[in-house]
Parts: sequence; C-alpha cells; structure tokens
Amino acid sequence: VSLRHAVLAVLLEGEASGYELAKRFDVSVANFWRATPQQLYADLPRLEAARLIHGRAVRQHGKPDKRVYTLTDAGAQELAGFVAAPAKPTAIKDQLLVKVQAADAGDVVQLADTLRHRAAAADERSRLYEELLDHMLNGRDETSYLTDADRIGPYLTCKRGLAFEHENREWCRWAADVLSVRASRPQTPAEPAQPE
Amino acid sequence: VSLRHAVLAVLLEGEASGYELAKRFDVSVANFWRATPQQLYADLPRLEAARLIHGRAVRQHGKPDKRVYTLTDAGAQELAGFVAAPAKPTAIKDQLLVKVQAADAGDVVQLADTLRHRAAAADERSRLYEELLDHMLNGRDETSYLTDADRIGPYLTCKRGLAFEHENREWCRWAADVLSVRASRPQTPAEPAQPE
DNA sequence: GCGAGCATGTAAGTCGTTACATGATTCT
DNA sequence: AGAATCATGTAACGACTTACATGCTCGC
Repeated sequence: VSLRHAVLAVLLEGEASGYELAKRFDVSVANFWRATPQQLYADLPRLEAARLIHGRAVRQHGKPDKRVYTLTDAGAQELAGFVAAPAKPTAIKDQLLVKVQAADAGDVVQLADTLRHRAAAADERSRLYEELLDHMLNGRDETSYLTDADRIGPYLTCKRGLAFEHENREWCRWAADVLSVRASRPQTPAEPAQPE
Repeated sequence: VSLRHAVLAVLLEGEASGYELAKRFDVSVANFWRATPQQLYADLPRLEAARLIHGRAVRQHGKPDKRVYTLTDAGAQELAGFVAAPAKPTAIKDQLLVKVQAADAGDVVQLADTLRHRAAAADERSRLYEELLDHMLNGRDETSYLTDADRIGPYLTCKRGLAFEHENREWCRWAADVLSVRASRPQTPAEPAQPE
C-alpha cells in the first residue's frame, strides 16, 4: 500500500489539490512511481479520513473550486516510519523487453525501429531531468548543494532517473543495431526454435 | 494483458510445466517482468483454452504428475503480432526511491543503510547476469555470437539487466554516501518543509 | 464554435498479492 | 523428525486501468 506514501512524499513539496498532485507526479516522481488522476482522487479522501493529510476548500474565480491538501503531523510521522522500514525490491515492467526477449519469433526490422523510438524518448527524458537538476542547483555546485540544501531527496531521485534514461538510450541503440545487422543477413527465417 | 505474452516468450526456450515456468521467470525474465506461481497457474488454463499453448499430462515416479505446455502455431503468431505492436513505456515501481524522495522527513542514517543493502543486492545480481551471459556465449566472442546465434533475445535482455543493476549499485552507493555526510552535520532536524 | 486546460468524480473490469490448502518424496 | 523440493490449485483482497460523466473558462 505505498501509493499513500508516494502522495505524502510529494506533499513535502507543499500543499496541492488532486489535480496539481497528478501533475507533480508526472514531473517529479513519474520516474519511479506512477499514479493516474483516478487513483489520486480515490485515495485522497481516504488519506484525509486517516488524518494523514488535511484538506480545505478553495474558491476560485474563472476556474472550478478545488480542495487543497496539506501534510499533517501524523502524516509526517507515517512517512518517517515508512522511510525507516526495509524496502521491497524494485519491480520493473517493460513490455519492450518482453518483445526483445521474443525477438527471434517476430519481425526484427520493426522491433529495431521500436527500439530507436524508445531511444529517442529516453534521450528526451534525459534532457528533461538535466534541466530539473540544473533548476534545483540554481547555480550552486553539486557538492555544496548536497551538504547544504534543505531537501536532497528530489535531487537524488532525479539523478537516478537521469542515469536510468541514459543507460536506457545506450542499450536501445545498441540492441537496435544488433537486430539490424541480423536482419540484413538472409538466413534463418523467423520461426520458434523447435528442439528435436 | 501482457503476462500472456511473457509466458509465450518464455516458452520459446522450450516446453515447461507451470512449476518450471515459474522458476524460469525467476532467472531469465525477472529482470523486466515478474510473475508469481499463482498468476501462472491461473493463466495457463486460459492460454490453453485460447489454443495459444498446448498442454499434455506427464506421469512421474517419485514426484507428482505434471502438465507440460508447448507453444502452438497460433501462439507463435500471437507472439509475432505482439512483437510488431508498439510498446507501452516502461513502468518502474521502486519503494526505495520513494523513501529517498522523502529522505528529508525521515531517519537519514537508517536510509543510508538500506541503500547499502540494496547496492550489495544489485552487485550480486550483476554477477548472476554475468554468469548467464558467459554461459550463453559458451566461449564464443560476442560479435560473432550476436550475428550467428539461433536466439539473441535472451542475450540482449540479460545485457540490459546487467547494465541496470550495475548502474543501480553505483547510484545506491553514491546516494548512501551523500546521506551519510549529511547525517554527520548536526543542523536541520528532520521536519517537513512548511512554506508559510 | 472548438479544443485545451481546470477540476472532480463513479463504475466496471482486469491484474496482482497474500494467505491458505494439499500431499508425496528426498535430503539432513 | 523436520525441512526442502516438486506440483497444483482456491479465495479474498487490494491495486491498477479504462471508460464514462460533468461543467466552466479562456484563447483561437
């Protein structure tokens, strides 16, 4: 049950409505945790009922009214307890890798194409993360930032995202090239390996 | 619905029972797709009903009987179609990164410890993947293997797993060190940032 | 007038996790 | 005697996805 904790962690950046939270998830946390607006809208009332967050109605002119949530003391304690607890291992789910695993039973040329698209997407994300890091540093150098800044959590996780996407891009390009080379040699048509 | 495709992809390595599939998932594919035995036992009859795999009963002595599944032609076609389709973006879910994101509101020393544990785990996995790659190469050099081998899918995805775990280990160590340095300077107790 | 952005939800269905349940054999 | 391995399942619950639903404002 750890979407709750992700929500609490995001609220460390300051109060937000459900709608704003959804957007924040997309930029600052999408990297390692994803949530649809529907998930958030369903969970926020439950978190409020559990007194981990506190919501208040905000009237707006020209825009619909909204409900803005803040972390409560109980919420901060819950979060601290969560940070102290041992972590479950990473779960990656990547359809693309399933496709690569099954490359030998499919259209290798098309797959190489998909890989290049993915490489481009990873590259774009890399640049986004670099911007975010620069923005957090705000001119300071990294070492002093890491010792002195109020918050380092977001910086550390963003670095992780950057490393991931960078590595991802390199691998996708390499794999695409390998597949392309194989496609240009006319042996072994695409058939499942039949032992015996 | 892509556990089905993962199952089909794993069956490219040859026929297997549910029990054997579960183990294969753990070694060759856990890297990017996870499935519990329960998921497999629930899905295999459905896949058989859809004629994508074919099962036959195998009697054993000293062990319980089992049902062994093979990929059908329809299953291979389904898989080929899946490989050709565009891939959804990666979904990573990592509790540990949520904890790091919220590091500023928790016990930094304990978190650094958790990170070092994770680094050690990543290191172990790296070595496992290196062994698997070596085993696949079986003495051949990589470039010739990549052009000539019957199957390359598993090799490519394993390389990806290796790169991921390697990067993971480095980042975990670095982050743990950053947190340790911060822990040794006695300012700013762990409190959520309260803007106004 | 139309689409995009703001703002919040319900409902149905699928997927995944965890606990429970069984039962034989082999290894320590 | 007890634990591990082989082998397969059910049931309950929780998480996640997708589609549907509403309605206002601003810029083009």
